[in-house]
Amino acid sequence: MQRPFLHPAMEDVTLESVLYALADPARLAIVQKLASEGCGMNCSSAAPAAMPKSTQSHHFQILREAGLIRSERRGTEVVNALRCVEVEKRFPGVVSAILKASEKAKKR
Amino acid sequence: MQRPFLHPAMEDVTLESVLYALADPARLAIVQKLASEGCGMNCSSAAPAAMPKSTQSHHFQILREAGLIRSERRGTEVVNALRCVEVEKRFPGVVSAILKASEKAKKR
DNA sequence: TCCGGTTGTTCAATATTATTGAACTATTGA
DNA sequence: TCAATAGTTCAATAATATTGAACAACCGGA
Repeated sequence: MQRPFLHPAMEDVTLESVLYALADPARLAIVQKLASEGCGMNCSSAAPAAMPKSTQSHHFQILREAGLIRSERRGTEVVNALRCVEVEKRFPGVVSAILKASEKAKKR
Repeated sequence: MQRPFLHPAMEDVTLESVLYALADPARLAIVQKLASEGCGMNCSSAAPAAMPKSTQSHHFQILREAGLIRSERRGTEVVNALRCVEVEKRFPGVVSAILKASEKAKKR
């Protein structure tokens, strides 16, 4: 049996861990993709193309432990979804402003 | 002669560099302090107590290069100030939301 | 039920970054 | 000119990140 995913309670999530998670370009891109799709996605689809699987796995773990995503095993794959509402309630405006800015930046 | 400080034009500042700069606890604390004072502060005052000078210097450089602060030599010291208005215009809501959240977090 | 394909994890080696002591520069005030 | 103050630079070391390789779990089909 594989280790189950651990999701921190939102009250235990720190601003620092959230910023740390989002400060990495690859992870920001993952979060952006998850936000743009609106629904859950598996790791390979959400991660930037050509990223090694072990690196993907690592980044998703960081995002999970930062409280930004929720991951669930579905057969061979893992479905990841943003914890938008919860995060927004805990740190109002933070992630939404970052996503908005990053969307705008992409279009430049 | 010492190298002059280089401040990026705000249009060249990237969201990633801003997030990277703010993701470090020491740097976030510096930015918080600068924000709370409202006016410029020298490095030693704005940095967390007991931080080695070489480390301070490094962190201020990161903040400067990320476009978050402006530094100016005044005699033997360097006066640092947030580039609030400019940053807010470039990435609306981002830094302000982070500072608000970090203020709240401190009070817990 | 066994096998091959798919998806992701883990571990350990390597590569990249961060931290810091020590030596140094620049400025000021006595 | 000298000592004190404030910060910078550099190089060594410490801490993190990345990734290949081996592995585990699950699925669908023969």
